[in-house]
Amino acid sequence: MDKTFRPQSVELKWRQRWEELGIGRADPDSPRRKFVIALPPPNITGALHMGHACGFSIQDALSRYHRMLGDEVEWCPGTDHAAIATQNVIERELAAEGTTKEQLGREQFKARVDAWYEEYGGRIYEQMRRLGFTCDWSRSRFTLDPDYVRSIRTVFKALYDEGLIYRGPRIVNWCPHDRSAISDEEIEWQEHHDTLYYLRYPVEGGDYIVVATVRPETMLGDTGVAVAPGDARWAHLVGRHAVIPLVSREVPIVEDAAVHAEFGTGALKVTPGHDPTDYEIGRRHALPVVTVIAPDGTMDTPELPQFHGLPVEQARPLVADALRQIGALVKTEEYVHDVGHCDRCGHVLEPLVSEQWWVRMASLAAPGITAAETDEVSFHPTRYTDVYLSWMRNIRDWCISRQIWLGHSIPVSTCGNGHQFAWIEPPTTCPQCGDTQLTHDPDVLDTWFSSSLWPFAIFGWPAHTRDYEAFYPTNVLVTARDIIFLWVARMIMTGIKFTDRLPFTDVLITSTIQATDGSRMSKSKGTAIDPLVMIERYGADAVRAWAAAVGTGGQDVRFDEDRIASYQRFANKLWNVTTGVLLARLGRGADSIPVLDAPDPDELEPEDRWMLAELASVVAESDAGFAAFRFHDTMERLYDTTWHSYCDWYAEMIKPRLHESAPPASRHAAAWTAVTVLDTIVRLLHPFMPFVTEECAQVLPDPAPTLQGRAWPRVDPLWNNAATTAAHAGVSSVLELVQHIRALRQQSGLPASARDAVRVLVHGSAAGLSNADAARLVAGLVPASVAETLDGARSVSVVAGPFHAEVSLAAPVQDDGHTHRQLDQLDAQIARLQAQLGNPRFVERARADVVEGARRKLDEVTRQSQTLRALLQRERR
RNA sequence: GGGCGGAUAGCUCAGCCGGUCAGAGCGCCUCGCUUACACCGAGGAGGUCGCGGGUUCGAUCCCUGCUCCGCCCACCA
Repeated sequence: MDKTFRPQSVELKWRQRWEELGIGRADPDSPRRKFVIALPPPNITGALHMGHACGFSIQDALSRYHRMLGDEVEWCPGTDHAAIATQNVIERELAAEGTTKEQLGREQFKARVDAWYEEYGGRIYEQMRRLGFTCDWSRSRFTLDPDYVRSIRTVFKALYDEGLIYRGPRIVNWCPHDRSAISDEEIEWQEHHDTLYYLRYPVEGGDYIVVATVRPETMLGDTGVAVAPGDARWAHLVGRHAVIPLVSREVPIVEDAAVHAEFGTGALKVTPGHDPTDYEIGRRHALPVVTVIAPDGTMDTPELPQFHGLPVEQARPLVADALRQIGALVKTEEYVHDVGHCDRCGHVLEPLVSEQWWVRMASLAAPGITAAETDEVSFHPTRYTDVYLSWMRNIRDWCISRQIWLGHSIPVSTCGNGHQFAWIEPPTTCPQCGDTQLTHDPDVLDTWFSSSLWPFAIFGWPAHTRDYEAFYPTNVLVTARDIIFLWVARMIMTGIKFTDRLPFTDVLITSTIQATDGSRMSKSKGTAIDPLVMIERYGADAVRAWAAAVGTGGQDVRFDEDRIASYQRFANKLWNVTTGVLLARLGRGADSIPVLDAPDPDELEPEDRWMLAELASVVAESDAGFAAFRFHDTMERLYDTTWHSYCDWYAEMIKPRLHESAPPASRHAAAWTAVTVLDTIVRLLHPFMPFVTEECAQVLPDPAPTLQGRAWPRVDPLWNNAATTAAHAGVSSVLELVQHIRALRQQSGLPASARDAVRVLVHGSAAGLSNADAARLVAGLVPASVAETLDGARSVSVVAGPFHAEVSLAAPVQDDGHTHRQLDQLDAQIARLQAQLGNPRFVERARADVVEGARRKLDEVTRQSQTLRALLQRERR
């Protein structure tokens, strides 16, 4: 029989079972408490990577946990059309095929997009299924669904009618590659090493002024020169006019506070058409806007044909040369600064003035600020509250129009009589005058506009559907920190505005998964990892457990495949102790263990209570971990308890008692405890590792069709009553003693075959553990034979807690260094404690329990040291 | 220019409301194929918890300065 757990052999079975049982499907009419998560819809631009796997695994763990708590859980999945991102991906594909979307035409392009959505949407859902996620697939949403579109238009129209959406010419972040505006949040800043040019502009009346710029080509659009208010160097020129070379335009010299006197020459060329700062200065001084760059990023200067039509980067040196020839270029310097790029296509952005749609944000942001300030919505880790708040408090109007092909149309039309109106259903006539000559706005909406409605739009809003009533608002949002502004903040604002409620109460920001070298995981660099590859290699449970272990620390983590591998071994360990130890010994040849009645507590041995106490603590810590969204703590504790407490210690301790020949009462107590603990552990682990735990649960007595139907464990009073706690302390000391004896044995160099070569005389007892029981445990764990006396044989000694042991080794003892080392450690500890307690300030000022603890520790350590020393003395004789 | 996070064993990380916390996994060394597991077991080596000050009876854990990383925000062209 194969003794290795093969995840691949059971995953499909359980995925099908969960689906058949309808685990993920929620009933809006259920009387149970609701627990709802809206899955952050992944962009359909490709497949999911390990970052998604991590965040989504945490959501599934939450969902499974809440089902076990008895909640009605709705985890609503979906995908995002990601207009600008998808269009980019497809355009790149077309480019590779040597064509363009323009050559293809709108119709065929759309077909291409639909095919893409079909393929990648399916791929994403497949990845999610393979990870064993229990989303409510019956409620899957896509941001292009008709109902969803209706929600978007409803929101748009409401904001429009209220005057919170407006259209106007302003300077925007223009991407010449995408030929579209983008919002401030979609700018990616990169460091550029450029040249700073000093340009000399003649001033009427024979004077001149020198300005510094990294973009000399924009001087063709200059409509002013600005200096800092009160700057003595230029004060005499303020109010006069400079003449822009090459275009011979007379422009005013003004004072403006935006100018920094210490930079460059303290004088700034003002190009309102192509720089945001200049645009504002221009508005303050009524300077005209002159556009010299076209939407495609080329120079638009028909009157200067030598530059016209050239890309700006090419025009820049040419303009500089032209200025140099006429003596207007004074000097150049190297200059390092940040330049904005489009975060989707990477091209350098070109600030341009154009007509765009905007959302006025201030009034929308105000209640969202209050909500965070009053903890109605909490971020985890909490520091992200400040990140959110500082953005919200400095919020600027949001540019929501995009000039791309893909996306939701802006639902605004204008009639022949100039009436402009927003609509929900596509109109045929003007609501004001009935005119049928309607022009529809050609732009589409920023994808994030539609995303911002996600938590309520997915449930049918604005219709007051049963789903909406039952499932909104959601509870927890689990997402990555890079979209706190783009998405989280905006959901909070629209949620409050349109539903009068916060869309969620907790925001869990998951760790960012980096490539192994600490860089960002990226498909193009080949550092992105497909979860499916990891699943095939280690199993879905291992990937999920890894996600829990690294995902909630709040720290960025470098991807470490070994870590996933360790959880595969963990799954194997769990499965092995279940089938190889418990089933093999208790199953009577059947494929599951028969039901065991709870024993009389008096029949429990100290080690049983020790294990139950360990269990009580891991249950409590699991609950604490879930409550605080600290899954990494929970995962670590479960790993440690399962592997070390249960498998390494407890299973080994009780093996003799599980033997057929053991006394029935003792055997029953051990079997019951072992099964009870395992059954509990399996339920605690289930949210993280659903497959292997289901598999184990099937072997345990009285299996349910799925652990999702079982209750989340609670601590039984028996697990942490006084007797159990006392036994736990005693057994812990014995385990320590065992480790000392093992070390002695190992260092003695005795051959492994010499089983009976070790004889031990155990002394001492504890409140929860008799000397006889201590000796029994030692004998089982070392292994060694327990002696009544050592009749003068040479021995070495070790001590732990109230116990100590004399160990006689058959071979001449070559090395009792362990004892001496133990003694050294004890003495060092005694010295430290004596010094501490000898310090009057410590005794005075430290908390009483700390002092008391130190005293007690000193007593114990001193006693141990004396015992050991006495035994050593005797050995010497 | 502001702000945030990090600097703990060879590697990846946990611990940090100050006093058995110096930890885990992987790697490494030595034993061991003992009827759950070699995807294993037992034992072991390995860290002045970035550096300098300070607070305190006591600091990896608090304050401060510094040095390196990473990220976010910012209209000095």
